[in-house]
Amino acid sequence: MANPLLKKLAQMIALSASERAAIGEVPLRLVTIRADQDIVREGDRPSRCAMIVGGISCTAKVTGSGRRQITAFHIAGDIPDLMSLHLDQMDSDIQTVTECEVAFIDHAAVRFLCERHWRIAAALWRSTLIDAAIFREWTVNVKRRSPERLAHLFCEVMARMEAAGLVTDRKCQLRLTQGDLSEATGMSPVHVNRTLQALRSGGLISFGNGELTIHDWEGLASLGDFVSDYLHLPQDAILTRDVALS
Amino acid sequence: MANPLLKKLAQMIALSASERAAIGEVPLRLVTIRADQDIVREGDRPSRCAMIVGGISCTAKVTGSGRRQITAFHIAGDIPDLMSLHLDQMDSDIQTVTECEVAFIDHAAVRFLCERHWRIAAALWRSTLIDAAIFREWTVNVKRRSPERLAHLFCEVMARMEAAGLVTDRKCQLRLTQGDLSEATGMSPVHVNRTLQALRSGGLISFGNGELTIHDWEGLASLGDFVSDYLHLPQDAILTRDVALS
DNA sequence: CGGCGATTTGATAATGGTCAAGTGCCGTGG
DNA sequence: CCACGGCACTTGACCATTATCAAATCGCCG
Repeated sequence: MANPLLKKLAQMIALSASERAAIGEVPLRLVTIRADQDIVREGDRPSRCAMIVGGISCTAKVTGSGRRQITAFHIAGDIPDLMSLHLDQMDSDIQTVTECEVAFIDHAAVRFLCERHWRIAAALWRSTLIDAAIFREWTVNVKRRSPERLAHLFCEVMARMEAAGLVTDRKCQLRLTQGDLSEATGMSPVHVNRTLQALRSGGLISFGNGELTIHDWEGLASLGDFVSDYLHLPQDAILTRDVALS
Repeated sequence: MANPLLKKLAQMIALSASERAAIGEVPLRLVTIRADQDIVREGDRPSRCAMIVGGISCTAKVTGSGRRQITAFHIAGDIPDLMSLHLDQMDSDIQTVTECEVAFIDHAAVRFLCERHWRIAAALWRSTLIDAAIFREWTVNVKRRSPERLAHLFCEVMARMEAAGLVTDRKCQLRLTQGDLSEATGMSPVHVNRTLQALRSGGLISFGNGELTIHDWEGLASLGDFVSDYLHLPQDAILTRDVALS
């Protein structure tokens, strides 16, 4: 199962032999992209999608006043620009945050797959709906007080990382700067720093050196008012997380 | 063309005769729902979708502290709970804001249609992607200063209303209370009031008695940093708006 | 007329932004 | 080996935006 597309779809639905075969024939182009590069830019009309295989990328917009606003983070298995399959033009930038390994897949191949296999289309559609659910949650989250906001963000990232199998001992690689966090939460960098210190001294988390550790999942989740329903994770992933984290 | 589903899909793609016929056979149930009622609740597992035919509804979440946060408004033609087709469980409430006319469509019928007609599936998928784009924009918008936020919201609503043919003379029905606006923007009701006064006295808008009028589209859009790209409106709708509004 | 919800206004307080300066940690180059 | 430069992080002081509390007004419907 070296094929990342096969891996992702197999996680989402039980694949038949013919579906596996069809997915196996989709040509992928694997590329490594270094940190802080654009994968796709606002206004682009791409003819392919990018699946993140490793590293962290983000969706961002630049406001009229020039400030960058991150609206989502993406980890392994995500296809951050799947929307380009149906929308004429990108309305956001997709950028690497850390160095990323990316698999490019032509739109034509995805369309071919979807037209012939309704269940695959439904699975991909579903994944875009989950993205939308996460955007909704961010809209809610952004209006919270600052410690709550950061706590919620950390819970979300950890839960998704865990579902992707990237967490051991409540710890995961998360090479984000405080500047990145400030662009994602809408807080000033200075205030991110102070809020992080509060979370740390409360014994909730460790964050630094490219790693996030959650010491008190219950406490962090209740502070951030985090309920994982909106991530629509498979039931078994949630169970695993509860065992692993609490 | 009394069939609202046919009308919506015809606006999105050029329909073939067989597609028209298939859509025409989808059973719809038209219902009138009075203001401030739930259409679907968080946690529900609906077996049907709701298309708004008239009135205004919203997507909302209730935070742990009990505050309601509106994440989207819906107007005629929107299917706010289309996500329920693929997600196990609703992660938000869908509620009427004004009295609404709603067409209920069984999931089974939509699936039947999508499985047989890839272009219809793609059109509906596309509409969920536009919803996601709007959520992204709200995430960005929510972090702006208050006059900017309200200006942006008004621009968005007006642009979508215009595309739906609900605007005459830069004016549309918008029976929202200041409380609704505060729940949508995350501002306090008091501050919404003061910000509205600023917009009014700046000659940008009139708002009250269930009507919104934009007197200075250019000014409002530039104040709110509004660029309509993210709405992915059909090109002709944009042209119409520019003529009508500027 | 009474009452209720929506809107308006005023005064006060706090969250969080901004400015400014300083610290610590590398990797580079002399 | 050490000095330098850059970048992320940290800290302190001040101030603007906006929330909160409280009360008054308005309009509408029964």
